[in-house]
Amino acid sequence: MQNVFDTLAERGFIAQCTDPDEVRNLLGSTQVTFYIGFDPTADSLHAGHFIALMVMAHLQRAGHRPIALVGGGTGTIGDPSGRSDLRKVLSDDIIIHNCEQFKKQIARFIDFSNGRALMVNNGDWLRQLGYIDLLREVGSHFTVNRMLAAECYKQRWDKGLTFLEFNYMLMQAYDFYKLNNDYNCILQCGGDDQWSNIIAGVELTRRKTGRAAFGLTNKLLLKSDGSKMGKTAGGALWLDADKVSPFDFYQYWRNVDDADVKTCLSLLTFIPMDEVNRLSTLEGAAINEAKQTLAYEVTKLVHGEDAANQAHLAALKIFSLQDVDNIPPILIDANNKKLIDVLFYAKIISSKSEGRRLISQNGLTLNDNKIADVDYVLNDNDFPAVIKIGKKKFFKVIADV
RNA sequence: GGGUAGGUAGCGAAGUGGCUAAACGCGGCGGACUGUAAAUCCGCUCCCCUUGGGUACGAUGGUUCGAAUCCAUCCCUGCCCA
Repeated sequence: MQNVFDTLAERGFIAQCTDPDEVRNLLGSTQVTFYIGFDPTADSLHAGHFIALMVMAHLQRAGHRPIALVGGGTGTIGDPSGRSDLRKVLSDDIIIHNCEQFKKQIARFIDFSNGRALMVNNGDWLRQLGYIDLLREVGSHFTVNRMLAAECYKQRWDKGLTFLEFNYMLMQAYDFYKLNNDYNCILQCGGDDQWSNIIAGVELTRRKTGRAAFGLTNKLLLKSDGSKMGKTAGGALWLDADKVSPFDFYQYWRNVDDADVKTCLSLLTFIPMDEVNRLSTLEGAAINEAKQTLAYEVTKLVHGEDAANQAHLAALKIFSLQDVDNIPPILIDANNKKLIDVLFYAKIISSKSEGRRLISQNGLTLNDNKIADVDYVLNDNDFPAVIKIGKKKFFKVIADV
């Protein structure tokens, strides 16, 4: 069986590693306990986290033991890494809620049965630390000048970095030490933006215990033009079906740039590399096959096979057959109402101005007819109303009488 | 605490008494072209009952016929000094 380190490398996950040879060696010869942390900055994980979950899944499949850490403690501080602005300080209630959401989502990807993986919350230990204790135990191992040199703070030099945030690195470093101590966790993985925090933990562990610890970062999910992938009009591409429907999620991947297909297939699916390579060489219209596979596989991993099948079928029907049966209907008391009002109440548009703009720019189709009249009033014959916004967004509105 | 530079639409950034709902760029949306792609081109991009009205340029008060633009106070941020 192939060494997972090589698998990860082959698929393009690896960005930086503190000691590639040794990590590879360990992963190939023993069961390694490793951890990845997720800070509860929102009530759902998003596409960026997904890639880290894939790393975790690959390692678990290879027999290693993951620790999924939710940041109930670090979340109260806010990681300044790579951010140009101060994070909002979240209330404890929200953090607790978000942690719970994270746990549910992570459990879908990682097998926690029989101790095959652990889930911990750093709030359990960080919140109990006394300030003086922390300073003596952790603070004494860091030099400020070294910290200031860290790449992750660079972006904040002109915007200001609060002392609160400056401490984030110590918290995360302490986590690693703690997990090393309690669970013999010797490897921390995470996004490449976490590199500074990870090496801080590696060094702290080494200094306090004399034992070796390692760090491994995965490449961030970027588009070929360098911009962040996973951004939608509404913000992030959430993994929560209530925030981004499986259909929309599917569509996101169905529509990635040609240039990003290979990266996505490698990083976000378990498709064997032979097949990935085959799919990535497709050109012209043929590459749509690769995108379909990508969308299907990622949706399956995130939302399950049924949801993936449904999304796949719905997309096929809408775009290939012009068949709109599969669109989930929106029930609304809509009869004899102005179209624009209905759109607004159904949340299809976010303001009526937007609706007027849309209609006047010829962007709205009702049951296959372009509507040009901003004041159009819906009547009996219009229902069920299939509304097409632009070229790709479909809605079905049923009158709830 | 002292000095100084700032806080403008989702972001970046012009504007320094009326012609400014506010240039320009990015982003976003719609259209053309396509492969449900990219690039390109065109249009739009505060809200509302759109020949009109209402809000808006950190906050609050004030000067003025009229303020994002002037004054006062306050809040926030950068930089320098302590």
